[in-house]
Amino acid sequence: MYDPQALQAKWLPRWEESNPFAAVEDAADTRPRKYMLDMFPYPSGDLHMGHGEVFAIGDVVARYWFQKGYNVLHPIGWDSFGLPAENAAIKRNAHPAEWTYANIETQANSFKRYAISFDWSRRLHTSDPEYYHWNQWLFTRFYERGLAYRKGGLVNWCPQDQTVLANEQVVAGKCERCGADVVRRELTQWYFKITDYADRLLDDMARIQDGWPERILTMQRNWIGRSTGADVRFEIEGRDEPVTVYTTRPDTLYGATFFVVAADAPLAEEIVAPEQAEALAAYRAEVAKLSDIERLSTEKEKTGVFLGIHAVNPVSGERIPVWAADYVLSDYGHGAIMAVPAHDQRDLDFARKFGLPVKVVVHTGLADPGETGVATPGEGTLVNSGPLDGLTKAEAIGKIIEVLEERGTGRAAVNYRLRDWLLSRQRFWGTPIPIIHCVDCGEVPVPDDQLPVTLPDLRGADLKPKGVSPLAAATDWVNVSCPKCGGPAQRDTDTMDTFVDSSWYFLRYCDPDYTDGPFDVEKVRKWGPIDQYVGGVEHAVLHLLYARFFTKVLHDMGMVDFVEPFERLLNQGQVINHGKAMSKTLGNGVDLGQQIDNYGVDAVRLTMIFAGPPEDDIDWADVSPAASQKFLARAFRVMTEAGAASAPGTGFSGGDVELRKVTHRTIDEVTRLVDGHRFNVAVARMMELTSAARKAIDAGPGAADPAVREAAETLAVMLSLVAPYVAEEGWERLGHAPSVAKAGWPQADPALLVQESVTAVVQVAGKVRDRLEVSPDISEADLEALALESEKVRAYLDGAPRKVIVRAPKLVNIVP
RNA sequence: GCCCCCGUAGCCCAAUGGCAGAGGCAAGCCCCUUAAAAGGGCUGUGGUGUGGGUUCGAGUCCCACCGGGGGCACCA
Repeated sequence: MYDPQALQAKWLPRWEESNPFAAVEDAADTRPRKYMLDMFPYPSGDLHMGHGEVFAIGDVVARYWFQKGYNVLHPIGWDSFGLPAENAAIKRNAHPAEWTYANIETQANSFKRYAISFDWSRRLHTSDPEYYHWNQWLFTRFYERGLAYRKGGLVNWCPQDQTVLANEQVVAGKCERCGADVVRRELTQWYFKITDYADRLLDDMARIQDGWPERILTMQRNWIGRSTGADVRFEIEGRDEPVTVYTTRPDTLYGATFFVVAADAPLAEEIVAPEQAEALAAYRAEVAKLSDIERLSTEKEKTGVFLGIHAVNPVSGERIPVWAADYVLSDYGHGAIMAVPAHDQRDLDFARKFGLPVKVVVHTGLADPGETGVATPGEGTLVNSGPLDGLTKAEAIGKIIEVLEERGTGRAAVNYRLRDWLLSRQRFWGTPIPIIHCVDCGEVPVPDDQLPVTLPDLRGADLKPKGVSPLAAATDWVNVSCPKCGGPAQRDTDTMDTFVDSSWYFLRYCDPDYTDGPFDVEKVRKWGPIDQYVGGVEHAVLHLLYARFFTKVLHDMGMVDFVEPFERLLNQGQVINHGKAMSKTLGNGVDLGQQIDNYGVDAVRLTMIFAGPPEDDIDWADVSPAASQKFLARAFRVMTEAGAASAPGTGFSGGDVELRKVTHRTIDEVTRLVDGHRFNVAVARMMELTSAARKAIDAGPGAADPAVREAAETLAVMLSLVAPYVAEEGWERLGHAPSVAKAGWPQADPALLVQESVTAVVQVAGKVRDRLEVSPDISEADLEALALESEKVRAYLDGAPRKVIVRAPKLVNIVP
């Protein structure tokens, strides 16, 4: 009788005794190493169905590598800083740590029951001072290298969470975490200079092209948004310094009929003519009222205000009016543009709204944009452009850059959509920024020997968001003496974005108790980079971009010898229910613990794996854990009956050849399928092997045949990747000592893979007319001859065929 | 609006350009059983969203369209 709960009760305590999946650091261990990593969980209560899927998938890979004899590092930890803990603490008048660490314990126990092959000795929590110490250490190193800096400017502010956000954390104008509408605020904040690494983040994608899903790379490419063009300097009448604009279409310079400055840029206020100052102020006030969503809407009518002054086209000498508008962004390029309405739709919309001239400078063969209202941004021949006339777009771009450089009024330029990573947060449950502000010395990093700067003991109402960090209220903590001059000074009261924590945690797993630095450089050299990373697609431009950035900086610091942290990435799908994401409001949630109680760990894991390709969503309404349980019971009976009928250790060579062939074909296929991450198909093959063994027991050579034992043992080992409990019990019933997880991956015997005969299909004009049993190594000529002799085939032929295509040994197609 | 991915049986899903069906769910039938459950077995006419094309041969490659999902979307 297959009783999953009894198997769990039996085996879980035994596995817990020995940390069986510990990675081996011993230098004498020469086995090749593999590093398998699942994105670490946030401890928001117990594990849910999504965890159930991602960790089941990752565990197939890890357990497969264990079976193959690799020295495998498969660690687990918790991403345990973050807002939910803080909100829970406010609600319960408690400390965020209480909620956090209680949830971590719950999840850890659930992971153990779920039988994921972690090395439990490497567990880490990012909210431990022993961990965030090194966030601070790394911050200081970044600061020293000019990669962490503070600046004022417009930032994204989430009114719900009462903190600023990085650009990556604003999705369609809403807070990525809570969904509130994000507003813009003028604030001084800390940034990481990720833009310095924009080119490398783009160019190094070539190294991981084959291991990452294409769409993630595309999303990162779009996010970084590299474009090439030129910087062009325009004189502004009445201003000493020229103003530079960035354009991707310098070839259209002669078509610039007006000039636009971002309404919120300081430049607009500076250059506005006195008689237009009031109009500008009114316009700016109006723009400031708009939410990001409204401002970014492409449907929105163009708005703007004339600044009462003119700019001078550096090549044509033409005077063009200067406007301020909100369709020009202050933080991209130089916050100002030359407007070429004929060849840019946005400029054209603006020109038509305000009656500005439209001048065609690229002849594209399309109707005049000034009349149609449709800009012509495509290829063409330059006209009305002095020295550029007659050139193609590409030629003109090259030529005009030459001209601009000669005259000293411009040059080729590259621009990025990527902005620096805003890392400070006005919240409590995170890593304090290790900076002290001194009136005399300015920003002073906390000396390394005074790290970590630990969080003060705040709880409950102290943590209520009030727009500034709760740390500011802890005056005893804030007021310190300056490390440089000893004078009175204050600690920085912001904490770090929790994405800092997750940007390097995979390095610390190599030695989570290391005290001489964030990670043991030597051990990372041995384990890194990660061979397989598994996690959700939601981190495409968040965690995955930041971790790549950190790795490159650490590489430049000489601390890691690779430039990409994750060689292969697998994005699992979501677990949904009845076509929709599970949610409280829909009431369609499925509880992982409940599923396990009902069907057992093995059946739940098997259901996750068998449902479909790992990157596809699983609709829980479409799959059947009960059926999985049934299959496991079937497999269990085969293992039990084989175990009872024969003893381990006897040779298989005398066993039933037909069953042996099935077994070895299964080994061959499952090996390839697991290598290719085709786990659902691999399970189907295991099901077939189970059926073949069942048949052999009931209606073939019987349970005592060595081939039955071979099939059952093979099944136990393969099943251990997905259903560790039943595999372990089956292995024991087959007379082996635990653990099946280390039994070793079976090898297919090539002699048993060859077929004595195969069925060759003979087609006439593409239709199957006969089948021939032939040797698998039949020659093309022999097969063709055989096919042409066939009576069935000849019935469809009159005279000699026009053409015969032979694909020995499987197919002949005769064209009459 | 632009870009990417996916449409195979009632459902989930297989199928190096070569017989459309491996596996599972559901359904139906049979065996076992006093009966039921459990167990064992059997049953696949949808021609691969639609229309073209390439090819001896297309689910697979190309084009267009339809449907679903995702990404980007005033970034000059």
